[in-house]
Amino acid sequence: MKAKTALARKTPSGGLPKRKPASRNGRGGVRRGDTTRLSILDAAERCFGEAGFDGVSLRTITEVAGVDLALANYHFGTKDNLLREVIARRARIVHDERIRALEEARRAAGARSPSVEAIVTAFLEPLLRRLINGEQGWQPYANLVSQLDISPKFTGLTGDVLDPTALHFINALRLALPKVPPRAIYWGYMFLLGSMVQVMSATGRIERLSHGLCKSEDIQSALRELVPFVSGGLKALGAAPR
Amino acid sequence: MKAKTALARKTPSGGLPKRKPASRNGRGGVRRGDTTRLSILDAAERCFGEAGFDGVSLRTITEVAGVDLALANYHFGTKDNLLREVIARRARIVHDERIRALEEARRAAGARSPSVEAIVTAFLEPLLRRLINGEQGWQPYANLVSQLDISPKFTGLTGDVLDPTALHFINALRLALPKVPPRAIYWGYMFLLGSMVQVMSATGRIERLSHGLCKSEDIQSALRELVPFVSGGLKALGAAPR
DNA sequence: GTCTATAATGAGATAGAC
DNA sequence: GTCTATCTCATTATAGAC
Repeated sequence: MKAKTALARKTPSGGLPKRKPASRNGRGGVRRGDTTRLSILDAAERCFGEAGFDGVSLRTITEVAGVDLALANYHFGTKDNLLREVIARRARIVHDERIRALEEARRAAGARSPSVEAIVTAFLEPLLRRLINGEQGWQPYANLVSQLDISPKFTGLTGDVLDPTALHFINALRLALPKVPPRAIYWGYMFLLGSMVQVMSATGRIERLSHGLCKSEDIQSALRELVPFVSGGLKALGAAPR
Repeated sequence: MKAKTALARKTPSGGLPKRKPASRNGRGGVRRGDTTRLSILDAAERCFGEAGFDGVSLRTITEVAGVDLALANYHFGTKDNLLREVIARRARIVHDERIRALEEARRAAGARSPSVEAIVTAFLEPLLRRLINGEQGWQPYANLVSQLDISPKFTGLTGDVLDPTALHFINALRLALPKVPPRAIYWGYMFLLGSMVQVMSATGRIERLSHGLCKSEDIQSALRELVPFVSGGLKALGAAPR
C-alpha cells in the first residue's frame, strides 16, 4: 500500500519560501501575496471539507481560489502542508476559546467542580456557536475536522493540534465525576467527540431520516439536544459492570 | 469543483459483465473468477478502510489482491461500483442481525417496550461483536463505514444501505421513550451513530490521550462503556429547555 | 477469465521568464 | 509574487490477444 502523501512526517519545510518578513508593508496595509495566500487557504478549506483531502486536486483548489496553480506550491510548499495550515488557522482559535470558557466555568463554580453540563458546554460552544452564527468558513472547517478525526491516515495531524485541548477537558471531567473510573472518562471523551462530529458534518442524513423534521444546518437545535445527551451519558458511565 | 467520481448517480451497470450465471459449477465448486472477485473485494475493503476511497488507487488494490489491474474493471466495472459492493456485502449481514436482535429484545420484553439498553445493545452488538471476535475483514469494513458516514460526498451510498436499519431503531426508541419528542430522538440516533463510529475507527487516538490505559482495539471495554453512555444520554434527552 | 499494452487524462511539483 | 510551460509520474478505464 503505497502512501502517496506522507502526513505522518513533519514537513521539512525545505520547499517553503522565507516569506514571513515583508508580510505587511509597515503602514498596516496588506501585500498582494497575502490576499493570494488567504484565497488559497479559504478555497482549500472549502474543497477539503466537501470532498476530503484526497478527493480534491491543487488544480481545483487554485481554480476555486481564482489564482494560478503554481502559487499553491509557492505559498505552501506541498499539499500536505496546505492542509496543515488550513487546520491550524482555526484550531488555535477554538482551542483558546475552549480553555477560556472552561476557566470561566471554574470561576463560576467557586470551590466546587463545575457541573458536567458546564464543562461539556465549554467544550462544544466555541465551535458550534460559530456554525450557528454562520461565520465565514467555519462550516467547511467543521466538515474537514470531522473527516480527519475519523481517518486513521490523519491522526498524526489532528493529534498535534487537538490533543492539548482534549487533555484539559478530560481532566476537568475526572474532577467533576470522581466516581467514574479514568478509563471510562477517556472513552466518554471519545463519545463526546463522536456525537459532536455528527452535528458538525453536514451530510444531510438527518433530514432524510426524519423526513425534514430535523435539519443538518440547524446546529442550534442540535446543540440543545447534544448537551443533555452527552452530560447524561457521562454521568451514566460509572454503572458499567466490572 | 469538478467531482471526478459520481457516486450520487446510480451506476448504469452498462460496463458490467453478465456473469451471475455460471458462478458455481453445479457440484458446489468455486470457479476461478470467484476467488479473484473475492480477493479484489477483500483488498479493496482493507485499502479503502486504511486510506479512504480517494486515497487508494485500483492499482494498489489489485496489487494487494495479487491480481491483474484490468480484472478490477472486468469484475466491478468502475471504482465507484467496487466501493458499493464492498459496503453492501457486509451491510446486509449487519442489518439482518440487528433486526433479529431487536425482535428478540421485543419478545423478551413481552407486552412492554424493551429497555433503552436492550435496544441500544441490539444495534451495537451485531457489528461490534465481530470486531471483538476479530472476524476476518470486519475491522477494515468498520473503518470504512465510519469514514463514509462522515463524508458529505458519500451520503447517497451509505444512506441507501443503512437508512432502513436506522428507521427500525428510531421507531423502537420512540416507543421506549414516549416522553422524549421525536426531534430529540432523531438527533439522539445520530449521537448514537457518532459514538459508535469513534469506537469503530481504529485511529489510535485514545491510546495517545490515555497514555496506553485504553486501547483502540479493545472494543470489548469500549462497548461496556458505550451502552451505558448512549442509554443514559438518550434518557436524558427529554429535559432540554424549550 | 486473464493478461499485455495503451489510451486519455489528471496528479503534484518545479524551472525560469517577467 | 505571479505566470507560462513543462517534467514526471499515477490515474481510471478499455481494446484485443490468449
